[in-house]
Amino acid sequence: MLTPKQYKLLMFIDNTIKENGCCPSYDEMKDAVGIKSKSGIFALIEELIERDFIRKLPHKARALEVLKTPKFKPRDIIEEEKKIKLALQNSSVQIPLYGKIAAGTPIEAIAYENETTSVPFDLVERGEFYALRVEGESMVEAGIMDGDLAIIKRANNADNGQIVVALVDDAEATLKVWQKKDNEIWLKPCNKDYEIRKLHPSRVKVQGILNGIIRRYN
Amino acid sequence: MLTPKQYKLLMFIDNTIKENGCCPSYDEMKDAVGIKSKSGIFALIEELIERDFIRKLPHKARALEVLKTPKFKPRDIIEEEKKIKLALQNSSVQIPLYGKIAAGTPIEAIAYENETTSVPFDLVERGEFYALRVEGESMVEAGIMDGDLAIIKRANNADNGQIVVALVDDAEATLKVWQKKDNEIWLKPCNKDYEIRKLHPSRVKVQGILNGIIRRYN
DNA sequence: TTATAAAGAACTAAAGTAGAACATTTGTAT
DNA sequence: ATACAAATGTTCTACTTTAGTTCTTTATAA
Repeated sequence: MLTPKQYKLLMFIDNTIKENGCCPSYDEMKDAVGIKSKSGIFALIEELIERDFIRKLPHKARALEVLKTPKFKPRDIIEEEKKIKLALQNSSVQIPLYGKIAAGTPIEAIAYENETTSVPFDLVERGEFYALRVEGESMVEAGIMDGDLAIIKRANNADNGQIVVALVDDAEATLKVWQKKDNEIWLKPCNKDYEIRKLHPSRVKVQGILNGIIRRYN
Repeated sequence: MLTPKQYKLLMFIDNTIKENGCCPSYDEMKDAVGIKSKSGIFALIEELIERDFIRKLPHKARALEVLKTPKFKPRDIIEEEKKIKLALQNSSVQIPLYGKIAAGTPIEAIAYENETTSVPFDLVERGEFYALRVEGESMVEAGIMDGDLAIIKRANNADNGQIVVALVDDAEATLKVWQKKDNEIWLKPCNKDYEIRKLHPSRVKVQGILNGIIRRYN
């Protein structure tokens, strides 16, 4: 509807009239709006007139009239929206806790376990998430320890280098680094003592991508 | 009626006008809606005009006017709002986020930084907590990586083997394993490349005990 | 492939800036 | 009232920046 300068000028005029009772001159306006020539004010006012925000008596001094100002949202609505924004940034949500990963059971098989866990909201913004308890040492060099809670985003495929929940032979779910090489899928652990598994793509399915880790001490 | 992008754009325009009084530019819109080119905004606006949701003065800057907003919302917007509702219900615990650990600055010195972060309830049940961003590799073998968020419980002393925030010489805060040996305090890193620091008890103060780790991928 | 959508670059129009000159109105002194 | 000065509004030109439009290229999906 209005450009920032137009808006600023309109509000200045409106304010001045309401406060002082009389309309500011072009020179006063140019100082208030922060431009150095009256001609600019003239142009702005022409624009405002064209859009029916003000009216003027031509060639008369200080003869502007504000017809309308842009309508504002009630303050409490703005407050409400700020609250929601904050809540989105800072809240936690419940996501299902399915069970343990690297335990030899596909995730679907344990999906009935109806536990949930709460995680900060910004960890799980878009998409469907679930949590798994990490079991074993195969990812320790990536800072993923036995007992950690892995936050997983449901997905069917992954990019090379991402840490994924991979289901092998529809029987065994495991957390590994995903690497697609020609006609093989490599599931790479992050631990010198474990070996890379190289599998035919038909044997491996992505069930999710690692999105976060939560660990608890005591 | 409207596609999600169209709806999002329409609401953004409506909001901006109501909040700022002036219409956003195409560049501002493209950032808000999340597309990378103004031409996309142009197309969306043409669509919205065709459907009589907005009006524009062609070739004028910031000259859009919202005529109406839709009664029905696209499905994924509804999903989004459900998430918001859920997030509001699950409002979680706010704890202060002080800054970086192992950066050579005592925690009190950076306590004025008024950021907060949210953590799941069960991570911070009893006591006073704060969060620190981990910097450096000195604890990688304990699965604590550079960039992790460390949840710290405020405390003045610790048991052997606990990971603590230790303040050395009132000058340097660091995250290490705490070990009291006779008349010495050992601050043990969890990384072969780092050495154990052995200090006289008068030089070391416990500022908190590590209670949890939160890591985010992407 | 083909069709479609998004991104990007190039182009055009409008908005803003500045200074000066000019016109009109208003106030003041004669 | 008349003349003049001061204040204020208007017009013009030149230029810079910002914004809207159009077109081409690049991804993406069917």
